[in-house]
Amino acid sequence: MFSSTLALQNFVARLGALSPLSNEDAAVLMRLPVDTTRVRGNLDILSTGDGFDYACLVVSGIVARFVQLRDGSRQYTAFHMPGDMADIHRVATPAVASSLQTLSTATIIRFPTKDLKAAALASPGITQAFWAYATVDAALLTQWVVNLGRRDAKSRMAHFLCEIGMRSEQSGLADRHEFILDASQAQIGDALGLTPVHVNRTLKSLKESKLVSTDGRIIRVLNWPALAALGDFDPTYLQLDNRREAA
Amino acid sequence: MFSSTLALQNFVARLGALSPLSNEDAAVLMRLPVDTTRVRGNLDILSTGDGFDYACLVVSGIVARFVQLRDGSRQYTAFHMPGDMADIHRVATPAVASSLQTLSTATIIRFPTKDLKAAALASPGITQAFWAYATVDAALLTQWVVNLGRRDAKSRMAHFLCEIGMRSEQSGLADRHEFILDASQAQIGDALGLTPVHVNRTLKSLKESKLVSTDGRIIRVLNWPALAALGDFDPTYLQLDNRREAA
DNA sequence: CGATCCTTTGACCTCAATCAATCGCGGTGG
DNA sequence: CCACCGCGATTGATTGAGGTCAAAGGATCG
Repeated sequence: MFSSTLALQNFVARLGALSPLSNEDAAVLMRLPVDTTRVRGNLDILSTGDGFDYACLVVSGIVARFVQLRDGSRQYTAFHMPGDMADIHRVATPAVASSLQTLSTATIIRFPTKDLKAAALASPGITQAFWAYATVDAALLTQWVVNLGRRDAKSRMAHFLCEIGMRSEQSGLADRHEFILDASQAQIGDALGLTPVHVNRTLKSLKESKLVSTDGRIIRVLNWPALAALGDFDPTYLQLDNRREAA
Repeated sequence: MFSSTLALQNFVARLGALSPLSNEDAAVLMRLPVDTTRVRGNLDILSTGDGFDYACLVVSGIVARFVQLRDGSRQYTAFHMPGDMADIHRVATPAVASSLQTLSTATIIRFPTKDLKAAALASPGITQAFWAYATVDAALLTQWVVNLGRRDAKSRMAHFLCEIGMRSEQSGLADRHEFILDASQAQIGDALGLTPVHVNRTLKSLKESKLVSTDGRIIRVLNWPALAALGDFDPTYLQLDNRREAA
C-alpha cells in the first residue's frame, strides 16, 4: 500500500517533472501539514464552498470528479488516482469548485486551500508547478472529450483502460498490464457515457477478443498493443515523466 | 467590428475580473507588441512546436481547438471567440500544445509565448490571472464533457447554443438572443459529436419548437428560458463578470 | 454560368439504450 | 449453520436515437 508521505512524495515528484522546482520549494510542499482521512466508498466529498475549503490528495482508492445533472444522473469528468491532487485549480479560482466522490473506500489528505495558496504566493516556482499540473489535468479532460465525442463503445473503453493502466503504473502501485480499477460497472458507465449494461457487454467483447481479462476488479491487459490501437491511444498527453522511459 | 486593441482590452478586463490585476500589470499586458493577422477560414494554425511558438488572441471570427484522430476526423474541444486567448496554457507547459483552426475567416493576434512567459515571470499577479483564465477554460471543457456524455442531440445543441450566446454577449459583439455562429453545420457536428446530417435535423427540430430561428449563420433565440431549460444550462461555469449582471 | 461548398431531406440500418430477469456473492440476523 | 437480503454482474428481448448513404436544392464565387 501507499503511505501518506509516499503519496505526497509522488505528487511533488510529478510537479518537479513538469516544472522546475527548487529543493526549497519541494521541501516547503513536503512540510505541509498532513491530515489523512479514510473515507468509505460512494461518498460525496462536498468541496463546494461550505466554508471549509480544501484540495485533496489521493493516497489510495479513486476519487472521481463529477457533474450532477438535474435528473440526478452523473457524469464523471476525472478519475484521480493515488498521488493525484484533486481540485488544485481551487487555488487559482475558488469559485470554480468541482464535486468529488469516492468510488470505493479511499484514503485522502485534505490540504486547506489557503495553505496551498500561501505556498504558491510565496514562491513563483510553486505557482508555475501548480499551474503546469492543472494544465495536464486539462489535457486529460480534452482527451475525455475526444473519447466521448468520437469513439464507439469498444474503442472508448479501450482508451479508458489504457489511460487508467498508464496512470496506475505512474502511481507506482501497479503496471499497465495488471492493475486494479476499483469502480463498479455503473461508475465506469458514468465516466464513459454508457449505460451499465453496455459497459458489461463492451467488456465482454474485449474479453472475447483476448484483449483483456478481469478478475474481480483487477484488469489484466492481455494484448497492450492491440488495446492501444483499438482505443487510438497515444500516451503523450499524460505528460508522464519520460526520464523513466529513457532509462 | 472589433479592433485589435479592443480585443486585447476585453481580454485584460476579463483577466482582471477573474483575479486582481494591478494597474501596472494591466498596463504591461496592454503594451505587449500586437501583431494582427487576418486568416482565411478552415485553415490550421499549426501551433505545435515548429520553433515559432505563440499563443493567439481572437479579434474576430472563431478559432477552434481540436484533436485530430488517425482516421482524419476531428473533435473540437473549444471554440474561442473574440477577446479569448487561445492556448494560454502553453505559457505553463509548452509541451501540451493544442492544434488550432479557424472556422471562418478570422483576425487574430499572435503573442510569442516567450513574451507572455516573461510577463508572467515578472509579476505574480499576471501569473495568477493567466492561471485563473486557464481554469475557466478547463471549466468549459468540463461542461463539454458533460454535454457529450449525458445529453441527447437536442439538449446538447441547446446547451451549446446557450453557451455560445452568452459568450458572444460577453465579447460585446452581440447579445444572447441574436448572435452569429460562424461555423458550418459539419463543424458544429465536430464540436457536438454529431454527424452533419443530424445537426441539421436537430436544428430543424429546435426551429419547429419555436426555440430558435436562423438566418444564414445568424442564430436568433426566440425563447431563451425554454432553450436553457432544454439544455440544462447553468451559466455559472462561464465565470462571467457578474458586476455587469448586478448593474 | 459552371464549380464548389453548404444545407436540406428521404430511406435505411446499427449501435447503444431500455426493460426485465437471473445469477453470484458477501453480509446479517434468526 | 443457514435462510434471507441487497448490490453488482450478466444475459436476453426489444426499441429508438442517431449514423450512413444518397440525392436534390441553394448559395457564393471566380
